[in-house]
Amino acid sequence: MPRYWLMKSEPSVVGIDDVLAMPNQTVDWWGVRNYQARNFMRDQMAVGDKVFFYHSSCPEPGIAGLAEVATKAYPDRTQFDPESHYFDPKSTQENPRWMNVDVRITEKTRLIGLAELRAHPELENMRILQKGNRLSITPVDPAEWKFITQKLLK
DNA sequence: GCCAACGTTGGC
DNA sequence: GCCAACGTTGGC
Repeated sequence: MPRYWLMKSEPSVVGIDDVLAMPNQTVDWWGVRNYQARNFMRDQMAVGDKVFFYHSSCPEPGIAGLAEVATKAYPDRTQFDPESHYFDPKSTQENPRWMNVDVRITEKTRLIGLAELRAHPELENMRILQKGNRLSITPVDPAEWKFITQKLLK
């Protein structure tokens, strides 16, 4: 059984249209520097897991498309790049600290904004809707996935 | 730009 | 190992 996830990206950095323009509509999910989010990618994600592609820190935050996990986790390239904002001097090739998977967009959807998500009691437990939520990668309940893809997107 | 929430750091 | 200070996130 695939798992379900929500992954946040800032459209000013990498938005869904940017990914659609990439080869195979696939992007490496570089830049995660939170251990919990890293652990989800490293320990729990499997190829074929389903993903909500979420736009954050932008005028219209919300779910922008559907995607899937395309690779297992491997070392994040930006941790080794001294020019990168995400460079980590404590990380080595032998012992990398940060990992990421590749994510492939399967469908660009209409934007489902936060207000709409909040309007449905079926979704009230979603991590993204909780006060103080900051985690950039969160698990999604199968029932929540089903509700959004089968009810809101039809 | 504000600010609440929360993760990380580092002195002890 | 505690915890205060600090930095970051992200909606508004």
